[in-house]
Amino acid sequence: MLTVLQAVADPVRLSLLRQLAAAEPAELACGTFDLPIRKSGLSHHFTVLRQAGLLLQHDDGSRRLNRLRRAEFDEQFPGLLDLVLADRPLTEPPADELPPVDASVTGT
Amino acid sequence: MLTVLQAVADPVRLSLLRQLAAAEPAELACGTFDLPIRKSGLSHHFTVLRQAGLLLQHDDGSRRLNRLRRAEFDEQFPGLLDLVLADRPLTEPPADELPPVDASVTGT
DNA sequence: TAAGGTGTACGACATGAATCAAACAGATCC
DNA sequence: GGATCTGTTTGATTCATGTCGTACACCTTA
Repeated sequence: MLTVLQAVADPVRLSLLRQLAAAEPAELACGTFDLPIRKSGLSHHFTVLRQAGLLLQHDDGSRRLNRLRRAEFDEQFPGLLDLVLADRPLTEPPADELPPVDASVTGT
Repeated sequence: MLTVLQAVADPVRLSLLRQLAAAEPAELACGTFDLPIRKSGLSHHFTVLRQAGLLLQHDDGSRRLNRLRRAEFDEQFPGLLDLVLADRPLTEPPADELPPVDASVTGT
């Protein structure tokens, strides 16, 4: 649970998941992702996602293909994948201030 | 989005959210949480959650009461709160190995 | 066999995050 | 006013993690 949340709470891995989902049902080789990091870093992120149970890998010749574990994902964490895949505005929460917050009466 | 995921992907904050949800509709003062960290650390976590838009705070005398922003939470990230609040087994993903994984034929 | 391509393993580094301790500010109460 | 309670702020420390570079292993193709 925590593992999954932590796995998902990273911009690179978020992008990986989205590209994987967009390519479904096709499987993507590790080298086919469009990301600004090196191969070794990418490999690390794949390991994290795999250990979190979010994707499966299997070898195809010299390449390694990746596939989302969508079924398990949806079963164990219903709604989370859709959330992750939806590109929501990354900046909505305007609730940064604390002093001016008082809803004891207004109830807002 | 990333902000929210990162805010939620922490054991202490996860616990805070759960305790807040369990106490609803009552509001909890910062000092009423059962957690193995100091006040200053707790204050930090509250700031993170608040900035992520996940809770509201308002002062009540010398105390500061906290309340889940459940409505906004559910609206912007449907399902996520329920996921977070459900105490799932924190260790299910047995997919740590990569070499033995080959589903090209079996389709498992 | 040799060469090229694909991905991993390992070591090193930098950055960010969580934590604590101590000091501080406000509010309440005696 | 003085003491106490509650929570924040600041600085320092520790720790985790994301990144890179290099070297390595495996497969494929010529």
